[in-house]
Amino acid sequence: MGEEPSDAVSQDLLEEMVCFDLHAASRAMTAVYRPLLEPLGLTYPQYLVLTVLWERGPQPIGAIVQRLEMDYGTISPLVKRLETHGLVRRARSAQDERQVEVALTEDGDRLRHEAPRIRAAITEALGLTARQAEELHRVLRRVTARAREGAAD
Amino acid sequence: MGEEPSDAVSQDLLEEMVCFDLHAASRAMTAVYRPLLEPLGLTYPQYLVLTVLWERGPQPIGAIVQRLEMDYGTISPLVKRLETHGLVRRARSAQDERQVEVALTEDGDRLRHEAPRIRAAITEALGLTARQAEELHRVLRRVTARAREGAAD
DNA sequence: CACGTTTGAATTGTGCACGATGGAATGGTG
DNA sequence: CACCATTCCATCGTGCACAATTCAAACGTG
Repeated sequence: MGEEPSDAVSQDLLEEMVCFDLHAASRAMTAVYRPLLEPLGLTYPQYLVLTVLWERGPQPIGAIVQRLEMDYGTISPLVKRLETHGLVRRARSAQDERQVEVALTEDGDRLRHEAPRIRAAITEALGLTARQAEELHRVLRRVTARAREGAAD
Repeated sequence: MGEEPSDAVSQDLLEEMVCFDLHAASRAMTAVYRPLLEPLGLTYPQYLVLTVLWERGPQPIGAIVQRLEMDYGTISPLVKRLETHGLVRRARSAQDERQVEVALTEDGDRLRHEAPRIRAAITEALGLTARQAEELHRVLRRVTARAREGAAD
């Protein structure tokens, strides 16, 4: 209420464009990562998993899932592919046999040194000022949080 | 140059977080659409294709690809699924036999009336002011454009 | 202890993203 | 006309996203 119908309509159209923009921006972003990661034999989601392991050491699958806000159905086979490529090892936890601990191999740990170069290239490619990046970070986290509660209705 | 190394590092980390945020926000956004579209038997990308047809009438595959900034390899089978579901018809163009014209069926056209309700729900879910939505739209288009030229290197 | 519940993972099935390949129609050039 | 390049589209293979199902280990309560 208190809003013109025409305003509401154009607002709705704008919002729908923002959703399209999110979709497009996400794909464009992974397209920037692709040529950087492909020589390492990695995809963007695989790189994210390695990032978690580089930062936090060996983690059970569930911790990675939670940290990346993803799904077992995505992470589980992804980690198996990383294992096939010799970058991580998987092992049942001794304390809780339900858990599968994922740890870096030497090869996986070595890739850590590629990260700064990749990050610098990303920063260069997106061309945001620190202020813009911070603002975008803030807005996207907010939108994601609202979307998650909204989707739970 | 003219920037502290520590600033450059934290800037790079921030930028990498923004990329993660884009990935997460995109998935969270489609998760908002999902319960709205699922009763109609549509996915978000399928909804996008229908949107193009609602707005612009019959279009060749290539025009849809261009409009949605996507790939033939994505759109081509997607349109076939829409045809299987009876929402569109595909037919070789008479003028240029290479082109496949995609047109709405009556069922596909009828779904047009669902759009306002969906758009309103999205606007409600994301909870952005008009100003915020406009700013986000602007920044995301800019990031996408820069990413595309950056990825072309 | 036995039994039902919860939790951590894996698997299956469907659809999207995208690179690569191939093929048919078209258009331009000698 | 013959030939070659380009355009438009389809298909295949790999990997991610996610819902649904299944299973075993762990936990809690009587």
